[in-house]
Amino acid sequence: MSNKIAPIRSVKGTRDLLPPETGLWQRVEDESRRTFAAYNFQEIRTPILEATALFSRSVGEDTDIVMKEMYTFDDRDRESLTLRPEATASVVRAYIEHSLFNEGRLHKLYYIGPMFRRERPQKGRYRQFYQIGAEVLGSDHPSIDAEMLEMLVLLLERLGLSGFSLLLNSVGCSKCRPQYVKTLRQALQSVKANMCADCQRRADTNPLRVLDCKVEADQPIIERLPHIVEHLDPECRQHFDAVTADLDERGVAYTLSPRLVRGLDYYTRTTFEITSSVLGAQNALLGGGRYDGLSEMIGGPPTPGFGVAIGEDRLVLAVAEAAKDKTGPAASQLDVYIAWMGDAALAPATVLARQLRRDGLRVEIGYEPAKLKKSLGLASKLGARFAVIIGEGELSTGRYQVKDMSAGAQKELEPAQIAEYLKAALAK
RNA sequence: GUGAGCGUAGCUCAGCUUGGUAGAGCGCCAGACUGUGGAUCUGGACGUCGGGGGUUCGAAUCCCCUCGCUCACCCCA
Repeated sequence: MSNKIAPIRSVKGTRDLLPPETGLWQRVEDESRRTFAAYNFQEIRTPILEATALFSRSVGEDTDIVMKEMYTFDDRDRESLTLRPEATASVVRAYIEHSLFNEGRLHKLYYIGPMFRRERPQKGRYRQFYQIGAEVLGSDHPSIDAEMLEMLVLLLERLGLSGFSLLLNSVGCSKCRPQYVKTLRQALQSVKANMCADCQRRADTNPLRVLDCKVEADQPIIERLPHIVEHLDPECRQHFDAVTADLDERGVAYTLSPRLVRGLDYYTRTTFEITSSVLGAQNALLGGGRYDGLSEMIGGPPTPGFGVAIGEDRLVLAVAEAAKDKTGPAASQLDVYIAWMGDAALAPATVLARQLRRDGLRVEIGYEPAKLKKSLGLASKLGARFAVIIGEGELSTGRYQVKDMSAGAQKELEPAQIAEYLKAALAK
């Protein structure tokens, strides 16, 4: 009976972004580009598709991302490809591939684009999600870390956010971190019996993750576990102290978070995260850190690096939340609606529309003949600031009616005067 | 991968407990108002009640299965 076919929907965890919401995304991206430019970052665009090995080597063979979240498939020639789950590895790959390290300076790069991870979707977490990232390659100077954090705080402020906090930690380097993990594992042996089931498991598989546990009853136990910052080797300790001192000088507020552990293997020394209370369970707005060993992991020369990934979906969520209290109505999307009546008016109306558009005005014109009443209704619905009325009377006098939609007043003008008049009126 | 909640008009939702064959608000269309929108009034269109099966004389309502969405766990941006 029913021969109706089921409509095709967007795949799970992906979504369409429609106007007017896309306006918010544009604002977030514009503000990001402007802020990055102020700190002399330039845009890099890398492919969304990469060789699978790029991520398994850099992000880490036994991380959740690589083990169970990547969209990986064999290309027709059997090469294993992956939809990028993050972009830092790609940026470093490009840096190596184009020998940018030969230029004898550091590189400050940013990117904006989609990433893919096959997780169960929830608030602030999607299978196709967007990251805005920035990377500094070619130096391990602590001021790079501090400057980036200063920049990020500026960006969030410019976007009107206030309820966020910067969490800071150091995870040491390839030399001192294993020592610490060993110490931590030993410390856990005696107390893990009193902890939640997850922690008992993590105590053996990934002790660092225990520090991240949110179970209330475990907190006092975690408080007493050794902190990594107390087990850094002298070089890492000195680096971390320099970063915090620099942040203090810049007046950037932060909270030392000995329990901040990041989930990607390539991080060394400084790690950070900015969280926001408006986001729900996925409260990390952005995160990142230093990755001094990453280049070598993927076959490049030793190259220190520091970077951030901002969750654009979450940032948009937070900005929308912050803007809720403000009463400001949405800005008008349209400057002029041209209402014409009668076949004879179509050609002059089209000419006027073209002229106004060339003058940079946002113009809409009805395509089908319509009564004036209907046209003005449409103009109103579209939020047009002005309407131009062209009918029999206007054609005979050669002067068109220009109506201010909010005031209701209208004025008779010759076609040649309209552009100037509207531009002046709209500038107010 | 696991758990919970929810799927009824374009949107937001009521109706379900106590089965009797579908409602509100908003939006949309038209008219009152023959070339002047936003207000008001009047009228109108629009539903496989997510899908399938079962119970029943009768199912949006009860039962089973299934799909989808959402939130949470996990992990991260």
